[in-house]
Amino acid sequence: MSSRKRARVKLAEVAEAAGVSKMTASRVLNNGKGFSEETRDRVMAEVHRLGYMHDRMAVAFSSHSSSTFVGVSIPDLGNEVFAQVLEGIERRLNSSGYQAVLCVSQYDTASVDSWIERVLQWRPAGLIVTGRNHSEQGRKLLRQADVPVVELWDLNTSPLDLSVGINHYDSGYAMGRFMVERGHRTMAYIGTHHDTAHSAKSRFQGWQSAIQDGGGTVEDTYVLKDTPGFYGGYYATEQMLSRTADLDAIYYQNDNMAAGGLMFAQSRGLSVPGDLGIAGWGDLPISAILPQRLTTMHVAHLKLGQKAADSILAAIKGKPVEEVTSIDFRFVPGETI
Amino acid sequence: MSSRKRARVKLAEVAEAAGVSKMTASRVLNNGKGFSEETRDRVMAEVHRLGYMHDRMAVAFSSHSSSTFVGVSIPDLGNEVFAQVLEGIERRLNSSGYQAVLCVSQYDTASVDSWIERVLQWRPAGLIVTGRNHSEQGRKLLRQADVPVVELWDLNTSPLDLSVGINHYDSGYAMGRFMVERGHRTMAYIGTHHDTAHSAKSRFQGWQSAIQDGGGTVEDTYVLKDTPGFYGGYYATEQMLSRTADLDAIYYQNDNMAAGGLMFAQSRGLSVPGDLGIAGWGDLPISAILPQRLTTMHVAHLKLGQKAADSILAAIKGKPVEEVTSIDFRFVPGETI
DNA sequence: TTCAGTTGAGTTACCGGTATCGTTTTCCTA
DNA sequence: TAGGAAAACGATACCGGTAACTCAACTGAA
Repeated sequence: MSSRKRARVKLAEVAEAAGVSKMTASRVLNNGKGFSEETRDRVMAEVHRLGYMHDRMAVAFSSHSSSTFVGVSIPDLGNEVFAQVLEGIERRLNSSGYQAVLCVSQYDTASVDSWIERVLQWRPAGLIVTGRNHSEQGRKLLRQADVPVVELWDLNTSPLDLSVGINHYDSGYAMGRFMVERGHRTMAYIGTHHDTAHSAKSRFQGWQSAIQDGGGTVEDTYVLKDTPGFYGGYYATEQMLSRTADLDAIYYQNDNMAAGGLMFAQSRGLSVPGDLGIAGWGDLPISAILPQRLTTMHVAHLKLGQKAADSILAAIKGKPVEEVTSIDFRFVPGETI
Repeated sequence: MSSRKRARVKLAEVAEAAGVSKMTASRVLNNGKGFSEETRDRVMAEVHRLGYMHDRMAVAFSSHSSSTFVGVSIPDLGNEVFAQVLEGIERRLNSSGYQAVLCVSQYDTASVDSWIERVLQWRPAGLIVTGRNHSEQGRKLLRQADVPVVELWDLNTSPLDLSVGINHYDSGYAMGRFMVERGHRTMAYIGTHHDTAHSAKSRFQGWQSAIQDGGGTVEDTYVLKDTPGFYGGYYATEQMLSRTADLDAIYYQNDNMAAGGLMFAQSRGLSVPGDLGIAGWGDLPISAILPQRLTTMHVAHLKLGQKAADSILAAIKGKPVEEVTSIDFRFVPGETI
């Protein structure tokens, strides 16, 4: 590492070099009014010559304004659903001149809390947090902070501030009804940590209600303590089929788990949906290459992220915002139910 | 939104309430020395009672120190490889009290440049950028900034500052040699935008050299303008097999594309590796559920991210750091070559 | 010619902490 | 008990910009 230590060029130096006051230089940089063409050119010339860099820290401090940071907390990047949502958020924020400050919480509430506390100390312009079940501590911090907050992912009809999400219960219910309509009766569910993945649990509950309403039964559930991925689906299916006989169909937390189930079924020569029906959620990329088109629920993850960013940006700029933005899902019939 | 507008409690108020000077209160908050037990308790009591929040913006400004932000630029979150790397980075940074400020560049150099410029204005503690081929503008900014920089992903033996990465060329060469050794001769490559995905190109070049050194030929390459995913691999394989006859084996940019190829082969009743050999890269989660174990190269993506974070943290704290950290890959023989 | 309005630019105070140095008090030892 | 070191705390200046105000010069209409 070289030890370049020349101090940052400051506005006062630029101003002096250009033969004007700091204030005039500041006005030029902020594209305000109150200076002549000629002065502007002189100042800008010095800005470039000296390599002046605007010190946003000083600005935020001096003008008592907030930063251009937006805190974004998501539970897990190994889950591609959230990776997509994050990408949607980041694109929008970035193109509006804001920066995403990331927290990957691993579904750990305490770690979200401490992150919220730390990030608030930096006067963020806004916060986007995944989930709606905050700790008491987190809720208090969010309320205290005079900052727009978007609760993402789970639709919350009485949000802390703003909410952008999906009605997971309804999407689960819709899938459950379809499965019953197609003649399945003895069902099971495969997913991951219910205690923290609140949205997946909502889907499960909606699905379960639909099964019961339709006269079916939920014979078994398998809940892994892991990220909802391919191998988890494969493994849990194996376990489940060996312990519970005569299952008609399995509902998975997402398409990746369902793909695992489908590949397991294939490896055992089970016909789908004849011997076993399989339903996923999310319409994830994997479903495009499976031997059969997966029965699933399409969700525009990228769009969801973008909508969340739109909401927070509007709130930051003081524009009117819908408190609650519901993102649609679309049923994909597929061939596995 | 409620219009709670009570001003933030400031240190001076806490100090007054506790009957001490600002300075003493500051000392207490920073766990320094120079105050009694009793004073500490009085101050802390007021901190909690008034809900004081430390204004890091003012601190960074006043003490002329940098922030706790580390800029992290990655090309694409749809590519789960980078999602994993990012998660590794974030975990380490977060547990050390630093925050990741994200940029998803979509492989667009200009957008990285403008992000670098903006994020530098916030006095970041360090920067982690993916890739080693920066624009002239970007290089200049990075050099000018008196901030540690890690170039991630592509190993760079003469880095701008620090480098943490993989020797992609070697990993491609190793795979190429294996393919030749197993008797494949007529080969093809499937990947995505070569112009910008520098690392994938390095793998391709290493692989190509190995093929040529071993007496094989590279008959065809198919380069998609898309993120390297399942369907891209499926589609490109279909296209390639219809335009180029008698291929022995295909080398894919990563496992997800290879999985697409494998599923296509299965759908056409081709035997693998008898009719067509398939090799991937990355040992991604999908390979765990495929009908055959994929021949691939294992890379510890999470660890790579963590190492990058470790390097930048050491540099931030002025500790000695290896300029270049090479992350190993491990060959996975699999059953598809 | 006069005077109000506009334009270009400078002056001053301040944002909320911390570094630095100075002062007082406490405590220990000769 | 004096004296000096250490501990506890306070006063002041400053970090690098901008808000708000002031002021001079110029413009144009009465």
